[in-house]
Amino acid sequence: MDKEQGRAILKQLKLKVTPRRLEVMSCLGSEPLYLSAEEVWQRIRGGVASVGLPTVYRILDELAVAGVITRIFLADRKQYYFLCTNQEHHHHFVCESCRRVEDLGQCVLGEGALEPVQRSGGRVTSHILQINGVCGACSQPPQEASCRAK
Amino acid sequence: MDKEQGRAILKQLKLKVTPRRLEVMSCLGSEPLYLSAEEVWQRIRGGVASVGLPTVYRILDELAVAGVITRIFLADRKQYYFLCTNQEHHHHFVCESCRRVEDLGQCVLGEGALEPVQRSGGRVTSHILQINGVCGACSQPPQEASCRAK
DNA sequence: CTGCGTGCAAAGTATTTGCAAACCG
DNA sequence: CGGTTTGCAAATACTTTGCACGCAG
Repeated sequence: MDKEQGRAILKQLKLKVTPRRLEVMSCLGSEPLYLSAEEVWQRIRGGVASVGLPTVYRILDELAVAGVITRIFLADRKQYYFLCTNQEHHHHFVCESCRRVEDLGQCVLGEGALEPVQRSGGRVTSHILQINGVCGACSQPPQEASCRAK
Repeated sequence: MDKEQGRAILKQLKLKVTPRRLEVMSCLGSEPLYLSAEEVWQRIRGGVASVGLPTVYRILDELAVAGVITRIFLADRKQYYFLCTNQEHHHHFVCESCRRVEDLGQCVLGEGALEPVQRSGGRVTSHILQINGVCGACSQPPQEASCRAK
């Protein structure tokens, strides 16, 4: 996720291209990890311009609503976000140990699971699908460079 | 969900059978709707014994961790809970209009969607799958008794 | 220029915690 | 009886809001 990609995404969303927005996207896009608002803030506050924590919250929410970033649900009820450049509809595997997020092929829904709803005239507007676990690297005994060690 | 069922569930979880716990389960089990902690509290506080809001929070969390009730994820980032007596593993359709929750057959996962994770040595511990939308009753023009009117 | 974007400080509020008393088994 | 469970009050902490200034288009 470089600045050009970010710029294109913002224009498409009809949002102004500002340094803070580019920084937030760049930060989230630099690693396949989920981050909290505060963590994003910590990582970008020393950058070109100063950034306020409320601004980070505002930007993250905008991008999540727009579907550019994904909300990650954890037990501590803080909000976490993840940016992946995969344009297709898909879902994620979240490592509870190292915070790494992996793509999981295409969405497994729609093969009949929704029949009961549609048959009764219902309408599906969205869905949440998140797989939690421990990734391969974190499962291995820590011999070499493990995911956790990173 | 009557008191006997609740009693059995608590014993199975090795939790003491107390009036508050039975009340919470009975309350959630009386309708196929999701409720917040405060809403549960409002509905049971006038009962046999007085109940404190923190107690309701504690009980709901216990039951959710134990898998007896399901957490419902909404945009307002409050915690909502739903109790369904269906023992088998399955997921839910949540009506954004009337708060009604419907069962959706069996889980659609495991048909290969998790291959990428397992192939690399990862381990899946849990997953979240929630379908949001508008139910059949709420989609209809309000002619007769609609879901919303209830 | 004109309105969206942002920093700062302050507020809001769902949820949690500490501790003593009550209670289940 | 002994360890849970619970009420109450107070605290916690994430997140949001108000407002004036700054900046993108």
